[in-house]
Order: sequence, then C-alpha cells, then structure tokens
Amino acid sequence: MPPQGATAKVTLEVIKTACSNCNLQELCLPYGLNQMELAKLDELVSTRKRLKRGEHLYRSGQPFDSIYAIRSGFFKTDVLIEDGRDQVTGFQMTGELLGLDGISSEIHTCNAVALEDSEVCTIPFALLEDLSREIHTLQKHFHKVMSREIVRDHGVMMLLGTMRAEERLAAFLLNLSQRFTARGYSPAEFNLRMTRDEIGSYLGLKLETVSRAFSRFQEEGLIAVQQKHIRILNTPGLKKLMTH
Amino acid sequence: MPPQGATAKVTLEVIKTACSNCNLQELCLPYGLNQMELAKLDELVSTRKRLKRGEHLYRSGQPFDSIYAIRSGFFKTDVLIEDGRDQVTGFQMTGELLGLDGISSEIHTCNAVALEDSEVCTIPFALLEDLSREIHTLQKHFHKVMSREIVRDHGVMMLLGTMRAEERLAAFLLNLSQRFTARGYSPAEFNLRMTRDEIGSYLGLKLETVSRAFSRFQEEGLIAVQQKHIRILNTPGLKKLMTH
DNA sequence: AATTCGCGTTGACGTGGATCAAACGCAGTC
DNA sequence: GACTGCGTTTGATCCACGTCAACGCGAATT
Repeated sequence: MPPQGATAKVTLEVIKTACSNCNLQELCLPYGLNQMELAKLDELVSTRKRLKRGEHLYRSGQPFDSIYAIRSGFFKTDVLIEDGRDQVTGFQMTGELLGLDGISSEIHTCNAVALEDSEVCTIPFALLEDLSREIHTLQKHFHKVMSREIVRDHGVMMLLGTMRAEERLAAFLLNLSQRFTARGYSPAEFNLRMTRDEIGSYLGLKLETVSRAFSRFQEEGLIAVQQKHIRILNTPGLKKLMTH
Repeated sequence: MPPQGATAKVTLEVIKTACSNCNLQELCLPYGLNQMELAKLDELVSTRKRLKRGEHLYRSGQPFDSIYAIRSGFFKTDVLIEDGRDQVTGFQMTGELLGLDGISSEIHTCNAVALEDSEVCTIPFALLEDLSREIHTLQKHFHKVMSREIVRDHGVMMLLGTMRAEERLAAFLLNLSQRFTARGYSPAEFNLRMTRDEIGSYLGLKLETVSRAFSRFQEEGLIAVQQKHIRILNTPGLKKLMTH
C-alpha cells in the first residue's frame, strides 16, 4: 500500500474514533443521545486500546474499573475453575460490551481474549455511573444493555440444558448470522474466528462432536464448510432443526 | 389462633414492611443507604403483593414496569419455547430480586412462579431509575445486583456445560445451603421447595437422574433425603465430588 | 377406610455424545 | 520443497444419562 494511502487511513480513523462520530452508535452505548450528550460521552471514552490476536483484554481476578466497547474485532470470554475445567461464556463482536461481570465484586470474574486483532474503547465505570446520573437516556440504555446480557445468558442456559448437539450448533450458526447481518455483513457467509474446541466449550460439547455436526450439516446441504469459512445454504432448514 | 394474637401479628408486619425497617437490608436493594435515603426508598416501594403457592408473579410476554424484591417465600423462573421445551432458569429466595430480565425489552421474558406462599415488594422500575440518579449508593448497588445476576448465570452455564449429573446436584445443594445460611437458617438441614422435575430442568437433567443421584448421595452417607427434606451430612464430601 | 393423584423411586434397556486413536491439511519455518 | 505443528476430520468403542415402565408413598378427597 502506498504511504499516502496509509496516512489517509490513519487520519480518517482518528476522526472517526469519537463516539459522536462512531458508526456503531445504534449498537453501542451512545444510542439515542443528543449532540451535547454525545460530546460528554466522548470525553468519558477517551482511551482506546489495540489488541493483537491472542492477547488478553483482562484476566479473571484482576481489579475491575472499566468496561470496554468493541470498536472492531472479535473476542471470547471464558471462566476457569480450579480443577482445570473451563468454559467459554460468550463470543463478542463489534459494538458489544465487555466486562459487565466485573461490576458486582469489582474484580473481573472471567478472561477476555481477542480472537483477532481488535480495538476497544475503554469506559471507566465510575465515570459512566456519574454520567448516567446526569443523562437519563444513557442510564436507561445502560440498564437495557445489562438486562439484555441476562436474557442472552438465559438463552444459553436453555441451549445447554435442553438442546441436542446439532440443535445447539444450528442455534449458534443462526445467532452468528443474525449478528453479522445487524452489522451489515453477509448473513450467509462468514469466517469463524474461533476453533472447533472453543465452539464446543461454548456449546457444552467436545470438539469432535462439533466437527461431526458440521460435516453432517454439509452432507445434508444445509451449509458449506471449509475450515473456518462458513456458507449457510438453507437457513429455514437450520431453523427447523432447532425447533425439532 | 386467638383474634388478639392475629391482630398483634398484623400490626407488627405493617410496621416491619418499610424498607427502613426491613431485616433484609443487607441482602436487598437498601444496602448502605442512610436514613434519609431509606425514607425515599420507602416511598418508592409502597406496594406489596402476596402470592399463594403456584401463582404467577408475572408471565413471559407481559409488559414490564416493575421489578420485585422477595420479602418472604420462594420462587422459580422459567422460559418456555414454542416447541414445548422449557427450562427453569433460577430459584429465588427471600431478599433476592425478580424481573431484571424484563428491563431490556420492557417485556417479561420468563415466568415467575411462587413455589410457596410468598410476599414481594413491587418496585416500579422508572421510579427506581429516577431515585438511583439521585442516590449514588443506590445506583451503585443496583448495578452490582444486575452484574451479580450475570455472574450467577455464568456459573450455571459452567455447570450445564462441563459438569456431570452428580457434580451438578452437589453444586446445587451447596449453593442452596449457602444461601439458607446467609439468611440465618441451618446450612445443613432444609426443605426443598421444588420438585425433582424442576431441579432436573434447572440442572439440565431428567427427574429420574436427579432422583438416582439423591439416592446415591444417601448411600454414600453424604446426605439424608426424605422426600423434600434434606440433611447435609458431609459438606466436604459434596465439595470434593464437585471438584472431581 | 377407600380412592385418587401428584411425586418420587427403582429397574431394564437404548442411545447420543464422550473418549481414544489415527490420519489429514494447511500455514509457517528452515 | 521438505519439515513441523496445530487444528480438524473421521472411525471404533464406551458409558453416562435418557427413556420407558412398574411400583410406592403420602396428602388430599370422598
């Protein structure tokens, strides 16, 4: 890439990093704020942080003082217990928040790891609380975001508690597809950022089971898999599998 | 019961129903508030509601406008999906909050059912938001409560995703024991308010598996079961079973 | 006291997914 | 271009839990 091209790109990014100019407004915290309120939020969210694939954003046990909004990239969160067992508790993408679990005890209770090179906005939580006492809309939106996380977790509990392997994987693919769509990407074609093992951990399955389910979906013409590249060929078919 | 006895009891309850006088302060929302702040909270939480065993506090799909604090009694929450599958997402006891899931969409996303005669404080959510913009401590505490719910759900996901039947049941019993203890009841002896089927649904197991696990624990001298009555005989034994 | 009903227990058997094991494919690296 | 290593696929076997079925028990009803 020619140097002037690179320079132009950097400049553009600097301009765009303000909340007031962020194209994630409708996904992230700033939802529904007016110009003045956005200006205040910009001040709050001044720090940004880049992470390389594989880097930890935070680790379980570390003191909590900020939550993070993903500007770009892809993360997983996982919890680890003494005896070595661990579980992926979620995958987070652009516009989603990380770190809400740390609010309760002021200590992070899980690890957040970048699954690709990523960038996050650091939101000091004490300041967010201050500002959300001033701005009603921000308060309301923040509460909704936390509550949505609870509802999402109930969905995962449902999945883990009542669904069979193929139903779980179908639900997982449809969920990813829907989230990519909401971000303007193709609903039918995407690259998985996580390994089969991580998918399995999230879905309460072993990696072999995940792999077999992928193969089976392919045989049945529901999807086309090639390593991490997924094309969904028959969305209704996947949905029917779920409700089965 | 003699009439004067009943009268005395009612009067006492009326006095005690104010947040400022509630013996659940350290479990419920009012944590850490001063006298003036408590007085304001009392105003907010003016309505109380009694429910008989089996009654619904709210149902999935109903409009959300309040959260509820349990003054006494025992609840379960469950979600039901189209194809008839359902899952118990939690059991709630005295001092715990119900309804946080409804904040996100302003519609309840699960059912809350009383498992014994119960009484709740109705907390209009809009008013809670107003008041928590005034009272920093209340805001902070409310955020912690929501976050704690997320952490709790992660624990359940862990349980459903990685533990085997007996480990799940051991974790469940220890969790109940710990919550009873926090409320001043015996850590070792209590009555289950839910059926084997409901326990199974929560733990992602069939009722027969729950029943067999109970029997097995009894054979091994870990607990004594008699219908819904449980005595924990060997807490370390149960813990070891979990970390196994 | 007999009857019904909801729950719980226990046994026999089947199966979905775990486990173990081998081989493959792609991406770096030398 | 061969080498190495991680992630993935696929097959064979095993086992924890689900399923199906019978029976038991206590509480409420008559």
